Amino acid sequence: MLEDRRLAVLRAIVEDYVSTREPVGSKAIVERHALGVSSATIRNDMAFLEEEGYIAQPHTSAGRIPTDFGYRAFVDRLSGVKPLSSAERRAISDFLAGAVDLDDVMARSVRLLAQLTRQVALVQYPSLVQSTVLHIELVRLSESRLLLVLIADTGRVEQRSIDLPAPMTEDEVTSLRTRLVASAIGERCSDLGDQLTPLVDAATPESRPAVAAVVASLIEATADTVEQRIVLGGTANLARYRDSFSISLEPVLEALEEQVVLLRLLGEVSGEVTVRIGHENPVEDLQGTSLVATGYSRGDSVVAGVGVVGPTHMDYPGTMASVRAVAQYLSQILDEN
Amino acid sequence: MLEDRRLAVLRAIVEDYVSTREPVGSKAIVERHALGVSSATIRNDMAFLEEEGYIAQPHTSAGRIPTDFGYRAFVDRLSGVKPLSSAERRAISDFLAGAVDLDDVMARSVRLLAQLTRQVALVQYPSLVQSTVLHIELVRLSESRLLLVLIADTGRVEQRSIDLPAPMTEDEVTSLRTRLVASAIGERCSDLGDQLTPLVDAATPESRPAVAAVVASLIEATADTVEQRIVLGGTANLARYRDSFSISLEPVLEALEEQVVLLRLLGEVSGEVTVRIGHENPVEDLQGTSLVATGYSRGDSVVAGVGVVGPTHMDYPGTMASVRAVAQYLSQILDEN
DNA sequence: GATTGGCACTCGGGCAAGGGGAGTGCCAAT
DNA sequence: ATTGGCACTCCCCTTGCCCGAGTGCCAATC
Repeated sequence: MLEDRRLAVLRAIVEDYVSTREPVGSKAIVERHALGVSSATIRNDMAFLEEEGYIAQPHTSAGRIPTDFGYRAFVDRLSGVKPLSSAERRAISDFLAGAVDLDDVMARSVRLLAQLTRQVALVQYPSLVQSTVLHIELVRLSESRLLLVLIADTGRVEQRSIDLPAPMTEDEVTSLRTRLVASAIGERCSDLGDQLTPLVDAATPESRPAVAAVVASLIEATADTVEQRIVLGGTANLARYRDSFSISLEPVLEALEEQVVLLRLLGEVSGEVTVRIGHENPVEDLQGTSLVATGYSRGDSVVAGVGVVGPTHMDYPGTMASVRAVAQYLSQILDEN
Repeated sequence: MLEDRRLAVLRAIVEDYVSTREPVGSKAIVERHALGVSSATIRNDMAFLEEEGYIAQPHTSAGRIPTDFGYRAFVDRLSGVKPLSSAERRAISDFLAGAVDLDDVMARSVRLLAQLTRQVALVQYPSLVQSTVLHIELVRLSESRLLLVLIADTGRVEQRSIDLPAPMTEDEVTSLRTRLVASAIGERCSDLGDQLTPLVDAATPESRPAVAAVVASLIEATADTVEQRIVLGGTANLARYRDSFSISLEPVLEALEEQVVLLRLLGEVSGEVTVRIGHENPVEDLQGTSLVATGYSRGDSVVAGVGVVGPTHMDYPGTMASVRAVAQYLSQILDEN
């Protein structure tokens, strides 16, 4: 009961601080939330919450603001995922339905998510490792250059141009294409290495270098360090929170331009919505921000992540709802194709 | 002679203001630039320059800062294009040489340009309208869905998935592919409409709807309103100039997220380096910024633009040099392939 | 006639002092 | 355990002030 009220006070502080971005005082809580006790009682509770590390005081005669630990408790124990209005749901589905190809789906999603949450949105392309090969195409650009096109069942299309060690005739290319297609189609991209090495071994001595080059390129394109792509949107929203970030937003913007960083952020998503608050974030420059992320899937396997980066004092329930909804629609679209 | 000195004063003001970002006073000019006259003379010249609109005073007892008009005069009459050091040139060529495909070239270029100029960089994909068709591929995703892949000589690869009005067999797809390839390869993308309509007319009545759908999709993909793509990089650099933009940088960031806006910026590039200063910029939200842009080419025709957006008080000679250099290397890479 | 030194003037920014107010912690009473 | 009261702290806004940078103008000079 007593514990209950203290949590209610924490919730009140988080909610008020998120909406006003000003330290919350005991009096304000009594006024805005009907807790049925006086401000003095709230003060006692606040002293307790501060001792336990949930909230902090910017300076002596100010109200309290939640700490990262306080937000964590709020997310874990106090907030559900706010359901979206049906109008919002329809907006999402309408918006995503008009996409013409995978690039378009990604671009629209990131835009949509940025708009819904008014924060920076991240959307990862479906991982090739989790995809199977739908088609492989070899195009002869010139005597000794090929263009390799790999099409995955998730809709991803990867291309590489290859400098051949020796010229190939059109017939040789056609023959190689046929063999590649025969061994690769329907296979997992991650298995391509195993599937294709026999082709190199089986090649005639003269053609072997060329085949090896093509196979190497194919394997390189599906290597999981290279193949990840993440699109970013809504960076303008960062500017609105300028003063929320300890020093400046330059390091934040910089971090968000690094693919490596983004991959670390979205690297460990699962089907559940994950929240990383402030210092919980593995990336140093983003420890003033929070991440709300989840995975989307094709069939049963999670193929990539989607998420949002924003100030720690964000509307967690609302953001989690938006992220989850977009992920659901993405899964749906992927399954339809 | 007198005119010469006044221009020298303008140059001094621009240079000093760009490097210090503080209003420049008459005394500072005498100290930092050996003009051989006293500060009183400079003051007279400054009064003149102000009257003519080249410079302005933020408030009564402050130094002068250049107006957009002043920068314009500086760019047109006072500055050459600063040559790059050979180390810089080599860095550029090394950096771009490692690219594996067109996407990679674009990504590297934008990163490089942002780094060189410490500003926001824009790089446009080679326009399809200016390209010829290298290959067309049709992949049968399911009974009534096709994936269309268009490969242009500039290295661009476009994909569309197509919902067929009626199922097609594998043989029908193969036959259509052959016909498409025969009519389209080597043609200008912009001519595809004319080249392919005969195919629709020649199709059997049963297959006509499907053929029409494919051709329509192909034409849609090469329509010049859709096909343009621009990548953006270095937005973090904007944050460094936070205070340089009249109010905030939010509208600037927002504008830069709009493809339409970017297209307007890079739309009219030519082989020359173009500079748009402040209010000369057609996009309202960017009238506090300057644009330095140019085109790069394949063969003799300009295929797309590259440029930089930054504060009006930028280092124009240096920026122009970097933009031009990157464009040159892009042209070179495109010609090699 | 251009250039110069001198001088009064303006104005922004930095600094200190002061008051208002929000919010706290503690304590005694219930 | 809760509450009202009260003294206290500290931020922040406002005010007033001074200083210095920079100007414009003018009379003197070359």
